[in-house]
Amino acid sequence: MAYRDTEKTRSKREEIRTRILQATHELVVSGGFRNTTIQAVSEQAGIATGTVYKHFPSKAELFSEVFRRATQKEVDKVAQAIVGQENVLLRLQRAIRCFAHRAIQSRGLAWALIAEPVDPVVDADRLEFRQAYAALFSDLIREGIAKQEIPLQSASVTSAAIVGSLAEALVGPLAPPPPTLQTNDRTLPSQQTEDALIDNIIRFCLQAVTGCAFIEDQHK
Amino acid sequence: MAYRDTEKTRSKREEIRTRILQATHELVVSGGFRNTTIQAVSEQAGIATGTVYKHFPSKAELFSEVFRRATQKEVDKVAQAIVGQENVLLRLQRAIRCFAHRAIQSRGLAWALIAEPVDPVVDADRLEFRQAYAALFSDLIREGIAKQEIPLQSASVTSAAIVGSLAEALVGPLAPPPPTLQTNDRTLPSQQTEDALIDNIIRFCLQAVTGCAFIEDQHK
DNA sequence: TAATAATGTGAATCCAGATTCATTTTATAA
DNA sequence: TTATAAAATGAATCTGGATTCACATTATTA
Repeated sequence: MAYRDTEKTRSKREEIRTRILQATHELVVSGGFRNTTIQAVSEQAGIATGTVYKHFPSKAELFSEVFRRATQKEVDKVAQAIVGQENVLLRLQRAIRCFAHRAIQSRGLAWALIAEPVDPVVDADRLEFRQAYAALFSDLIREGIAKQEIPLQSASVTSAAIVGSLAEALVGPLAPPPPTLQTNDRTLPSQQTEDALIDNIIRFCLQAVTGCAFIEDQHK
Repeated sequence: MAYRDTEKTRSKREEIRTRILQATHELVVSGGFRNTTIQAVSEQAGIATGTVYKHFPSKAELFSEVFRRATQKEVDKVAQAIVGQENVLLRLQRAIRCFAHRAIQSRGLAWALIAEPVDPVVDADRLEFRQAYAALFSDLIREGIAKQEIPLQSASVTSAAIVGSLAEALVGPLAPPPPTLQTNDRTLPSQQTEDALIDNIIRFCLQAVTGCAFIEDQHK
């Protein structure tokens, strides 16, 4: 008889699946979720529209997976920047710098992950995404409070506020390029260089947390 | 011959137009933009669907006007809270309290104005909305710097960060009730009372701006 | 090679709501 | 009244993109 799953079979299936995810990711990075149609995805991946549905039950599910993958990578990076034996403030600073740097490097992605209007399924993922960051920060803040490195405060409010300031200061000022990728002539607000912007954000957040800010100069 | 614009005519037209705006506003407050269909609007207003289009060129335009009206009211309130001869920090505190209080009072509206995924036309309005707040704050901060009441800093970054923290701390933790208004059992994070939450946010922002925070007790 | 069963294809279908428009109602001026 | 035109009506159309499905390809085992 015929056709049991074999290595070749599985690997090819995986490969197509991956190609769909990659194609979607690329389109999202350059044009956001809104402009990413199944037709465009299949074109980009070099397959037929129907094939997409042999690998993903719906557009929402596909988007959700793309979102979660991209998101997880970002959260991991920040989590990585946070670990260490140094004092809490330094680690907080490193985490914020990491977040900011990456957001600036890849604005299209940052916008899609943080600010772009998306459908409810993906929006639910985004909630988790922000909560993941907030959790990272609030753990760190609790640790800092316990070690008496920072004053007593509501870790949950502080961490939410930090996430909010990062999002707004980094993605808000950006001209949200939703429908057509418009002429991206408007660069950062008032010619701030990336480092200056990041330093400002760090000062804001550290001061908010402690009442004072010593910015370590450890760019990149 | 016949039918030149008269008082009665005009006032009736106005009245219907207003009724459409009100109906839309009510639906948005209770269910967000996404769930607000033209059909629902016309039902709520007690008119036919076609009539809506006699008063507004498209759904997007109608939504845009509703958004801008609601938004302007909020911005005005905050602007009002900001004026005065007192020191800058006190006025900043008052403005933040005003924003926060109103957002908490009317969560549905706050969510629709600040966080709900909306179509591009309305999203453009939202950008202006946030910029209006940011402009309010950044003027105040520049004033404070000039008067040496607060340290030198980037007013634009600080104000964007303030707007971001407010939005995230007030609307983010909220269970975004997008598709169906789900059982809103999850109240504020960890049973914080409104005042406690607001005080936390104010401390965060004032400290971020100055390095210290004296919270005036002038609730409401 | 033949039989079997996934997988790939892409044109045709579906769908939810926005939008239209032929018809009816309401108001105005003579 | 009557002729005229704006406004209201809501069933019928339109639309853009997701989703389906009958058919073609490609692997797999015997």
